[in-house]
Amino acid sequence: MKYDFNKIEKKWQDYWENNNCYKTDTNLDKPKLYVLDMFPYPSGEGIHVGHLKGYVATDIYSRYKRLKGFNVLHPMGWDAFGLPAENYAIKHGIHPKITTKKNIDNIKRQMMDAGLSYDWDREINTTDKDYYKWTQWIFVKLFENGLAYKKMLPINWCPSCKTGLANEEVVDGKCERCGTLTTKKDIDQWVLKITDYAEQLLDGLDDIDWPDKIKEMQKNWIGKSEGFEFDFKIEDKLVSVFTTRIDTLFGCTYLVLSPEHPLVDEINFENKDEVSGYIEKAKNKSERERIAEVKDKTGVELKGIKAINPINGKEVPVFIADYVLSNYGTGAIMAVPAHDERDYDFAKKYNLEITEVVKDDILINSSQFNGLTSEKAKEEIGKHLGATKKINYKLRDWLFSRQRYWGEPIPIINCSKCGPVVETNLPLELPEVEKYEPTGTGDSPLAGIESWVNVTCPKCGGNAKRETNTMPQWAGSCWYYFRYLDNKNDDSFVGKELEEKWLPVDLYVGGAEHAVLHLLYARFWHKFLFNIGYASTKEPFYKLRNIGLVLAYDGQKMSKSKGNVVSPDEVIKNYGADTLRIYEMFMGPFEQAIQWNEQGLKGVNRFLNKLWGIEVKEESSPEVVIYVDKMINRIENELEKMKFNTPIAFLMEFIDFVSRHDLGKKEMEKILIVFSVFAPHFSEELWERLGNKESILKQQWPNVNLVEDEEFSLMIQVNGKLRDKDVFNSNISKEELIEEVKKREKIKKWIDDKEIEDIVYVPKRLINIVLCAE
RNA sequence: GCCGAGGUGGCGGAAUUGGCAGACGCGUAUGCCUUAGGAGCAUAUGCCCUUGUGGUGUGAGGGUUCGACUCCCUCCCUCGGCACCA
Repeated sequence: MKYDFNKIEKKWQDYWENNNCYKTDTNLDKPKLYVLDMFPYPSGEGIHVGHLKGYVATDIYSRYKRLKGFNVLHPMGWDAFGLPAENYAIKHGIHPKITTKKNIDNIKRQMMDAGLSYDWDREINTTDKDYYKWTQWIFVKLFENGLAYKKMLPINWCPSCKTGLANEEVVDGKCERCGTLTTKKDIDQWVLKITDYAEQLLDGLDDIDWPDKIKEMQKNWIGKSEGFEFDFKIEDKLVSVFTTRIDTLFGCTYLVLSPEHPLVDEINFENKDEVSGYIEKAKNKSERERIAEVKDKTGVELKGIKAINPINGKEVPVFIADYVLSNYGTGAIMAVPAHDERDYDFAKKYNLEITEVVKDDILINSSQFNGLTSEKAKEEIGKHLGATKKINYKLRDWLFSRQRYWGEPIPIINCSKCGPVVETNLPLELPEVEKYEPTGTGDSPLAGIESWVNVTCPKCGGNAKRETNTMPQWAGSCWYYFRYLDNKNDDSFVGKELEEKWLPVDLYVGGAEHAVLHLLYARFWHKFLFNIGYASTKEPFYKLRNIGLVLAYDGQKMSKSKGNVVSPDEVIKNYGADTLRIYEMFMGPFEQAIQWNEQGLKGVNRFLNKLWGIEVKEESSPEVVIYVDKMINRIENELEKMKFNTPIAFLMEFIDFVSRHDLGKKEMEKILIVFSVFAPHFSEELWERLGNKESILKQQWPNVNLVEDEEFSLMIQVNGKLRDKDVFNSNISKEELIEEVKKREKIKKWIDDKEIEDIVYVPKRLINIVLCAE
């Protein structure tokens, strides 16, 4: 007996849409719950079953919470600026706006086909001028607060995308998008001072419920280290070094400067040619080569000069080596080969002195500091030298300009007299352009539109030029969760009251790949908006959960190029949306990566058909009444923990149970309300067939009556091994029970004539008779 | 190397947080039904043996406990992230 999912699903999707069933009134006087998916980039391929897995999970959670009486905000939108649409435009000459629109329509249809309960009135699109007006507005605020500045600096450059990239976008020396090896290039760039927020970004992690993995990744990325900064003397010059291990200063046997260190030009040494040769070579090394050479360190000594160790006046040789980075700390280090692996490798290679100064955490060979613990010695030596306490971060400022077309124009006018001046007339619209092709020169295609570029300076009225770089992909997603609250507001990026009522996002679900990209950037912008009074919470996303990948049938990641992508369209066509939804949840814990398996899909479909064909009587048998309430209670506990696989297993067990008992209308209705969060179309239909006029969405999560069981099943162990079990009446006393158990043939046999040492009794669960050891 | 997550049948995974290991699903086997089955239904299904009131079993080894997949120690392996950040 199969159900006609095609017909049913269409029927109810139309019903929900026509009756505005998923509209959220943000002003209702009910507890609020903001459940958010990471919004997708509207790609031409549409979404695959992997994306849908996350959307289904939040959909189930939202539906469950609505039934529990929460006012749930569950919106969706489009992160639509980005390279694929632009590359498509370059190839085919079709404006990204057009392809983007087409892709959005398609994905939106896919989402509706899957029965996702989004409030589409709140839909946003980062490429709408009414949206990016506010992205630009926030940029202006950053600029006005000194957090956006322009600087000529060597940046990561992707020769294929012909644009600069942020540190976070370079993975393994390669462009995060296209995999091309990046190079360095000097370009005048807009940079956001995320480093000013390093400490706040670190602190905030303590207050949010995020996976440890993501928190740790952000911590490592920010990379805080506390230490001291102080000077070594070389001739009449001072060289500042940073160290976290000032306690090992007596073990410093040489000094290393980075190849870019300015001091190299200021001091005289013998082997000038050799040194400049080395520096030149180091400069030309690609990111790749540097990474590959980690094991084999190179360097060159500055012959004829020495540095003086300030703690003991000892003369040590000075090296230039590219294992010391110019953009971290002071670009110079004291090398302690005995206590630093990198220094050790280098010292071994160049045959340098290695002096041990800490043993078992106690200082040795360190003159008056001998005998101190490392911890204490740091303090004492620091004080003795008058060294400055210093905190360094690995985090770098965020490179914010891109030399591409399809992004938010940076609302700045460059005036030769006044410098950068803010464009006040927002939105600054992205103009039409003839050629989308990036120029490769560091200008974006916008630079070619003279009428747009040449303007008068709003300050002095002189000739000025617009900024032609655009913002990166990540800009629009840094604040979109505000906009859903108030997406039609023309006066403000969000209404104050709504913002205060609805933030933070209670549950945020998406992939882990955004750990140090979107999730870090968005926290930065949010904290900035908090600091200038536009946000009322310190963090944007209170609870974060990551979806595990849906791997293809072959165990590999789904990708278009491998041809192993499963589209929800074909699954829905063959099995229906409810089967797809349930299968995606039943696969396993949703935070885990699991392989797609068509057989599993069939199993779920079989289950739905069984439930469809179940016979509903007038009255349930008493054990069914108890069973149903117990099960609903268990399902509720699992949903609270965001476990979606086990509730489905419970429902499958239930089918087996009622095949031996009578299921009445009342219990079936309870089950359907619960089941509607997983399979909304299916449940609406059966709900209606039971004679209900009002949509199942309007119902409440069933109240359950949990009764004490009259009987319980007891495990009987002897010496911790299960030897027997039986069912007893709940009223039985411990003493009676023990007497009863001892009399049992099976147990007597094991006790034999041995002496009983102890009897462990766990009420209503187990009895363990412990015998004396022989 | 460092950080994080994990290791349970042929496979995906359960286990009320220290109390019946393997729920549920897939697969497989046998049977029923069928003109037919890549449909449906029923039963069985961790491994071992001498088939029992048996032994053994959650990556390996040790420990705590009446009792350990669960807690502690040592080690191995897999996946994800970072990687010369002093």
